[in-house]
Amino acid sequence: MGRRREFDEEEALDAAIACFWQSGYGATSVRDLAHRMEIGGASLYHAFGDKRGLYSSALQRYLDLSSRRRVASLDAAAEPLAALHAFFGDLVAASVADPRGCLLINSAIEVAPLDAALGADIRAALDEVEGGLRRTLERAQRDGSLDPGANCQDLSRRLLSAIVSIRVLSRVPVDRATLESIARSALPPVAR
Amino acid sequence: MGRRREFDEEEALDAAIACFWQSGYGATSVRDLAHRMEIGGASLYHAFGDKRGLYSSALQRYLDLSSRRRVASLDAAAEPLAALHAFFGDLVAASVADPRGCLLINSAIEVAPLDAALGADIRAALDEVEGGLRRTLERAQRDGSLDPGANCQDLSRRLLSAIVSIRVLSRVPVDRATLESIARSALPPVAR
DNA sequence: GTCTTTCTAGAGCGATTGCTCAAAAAAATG
DNA sequence: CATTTTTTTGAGCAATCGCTCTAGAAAGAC
Repeated sequence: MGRRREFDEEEALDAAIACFWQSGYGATSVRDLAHRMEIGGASLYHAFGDKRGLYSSALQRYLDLSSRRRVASLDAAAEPLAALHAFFGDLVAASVADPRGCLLINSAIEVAPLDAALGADIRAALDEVEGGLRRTLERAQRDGSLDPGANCQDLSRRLLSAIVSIRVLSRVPVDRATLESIARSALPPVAR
Repeated sequence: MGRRREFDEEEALDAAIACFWQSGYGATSVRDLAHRMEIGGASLYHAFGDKRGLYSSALQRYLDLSSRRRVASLDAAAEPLAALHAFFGDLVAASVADPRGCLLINSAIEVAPLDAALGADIRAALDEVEGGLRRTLERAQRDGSLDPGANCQDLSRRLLSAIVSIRVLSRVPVDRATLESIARSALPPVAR
């Protein structure tokens, strides 16, 4: 059934993710992409359609490897509130060490207003994150570590808000204390 | 002393702001800009240097007209806590009506990582906003409407975080309830 | 082996990019 | 008036953009 691909599609997408993550959609050229992906321009277009299609594929893979994996990890955690605290600890640490922010949130700013279909994907991905946060908060309520009177819908939006702003500000970047302060004041305190 | 400008520099900058605000830096071409500013390409370069210089001038004017004006309004308010609530009410209303977000925050994502000098300006502008929020919170403490035990530094960062995320999510866009929820849970409650 | 299909390599398409230049036009200075 | 200085105009530069084409290489189907 024809000649096989010489390149690994997932490795190529990882390289594309790196390009788009660092420089965004507009400031990344197809030549940059092909070079980092170590394939020819024609192979890129053959495999991914066009630049926009490649961005879409890269974003989906990023979501699978980052956002969805972290949401799944929250859903799987035995101690939901502690898992949320650990989640934000990791988030701050990663944001201090790496100023690239989050590809999803970068896309929300740069790409969503210019492309309705991608915008819908981005919105759906943000909803997935918010839903995961809400489920984890509700589990924390059931296991007694979170005040049963708390509004988990509001709390999940507050946590999403903290994630978004931490990721945005890490691109400027701002100092670690600011990011820690945002995370701390968004999280419900751990029970003692 | 030579021929006078035929265009009004502030009007031209307003047109440039509109372009960059809607489409960002990379997706706005110099020809788009010159057309919307109603000047020739050479006049643009003569008056503003280059595309980056125009962006810098446009951003500074945006900051003067938007961010700094709002901070000054907070500083001038007789009832600081009520002014903060009104500020967030306006922010949510504007974000629901207009999906362009905030040029400063859009710049934090797209431009700051690509241009160190602009990045420093962006960071300074964010610090100005945070400082204004903190001053207003401290005034609210002094007039008795805010808990004297509250940490105004942390609170100001929490409010900045809410502003950032509301402006980012409004570009996707997400529904009004989410934006209202973020604003509500970031603000200290009004005393009764 | 041949046929068919898929993928790769490299050249290069037209369009657009940011930007510049020569020359004319307009206003201040003498 | 003439001179000087600044702005505007429109053409157009080299470079890069996203993308496509042709030719050939590689592998399954027969």
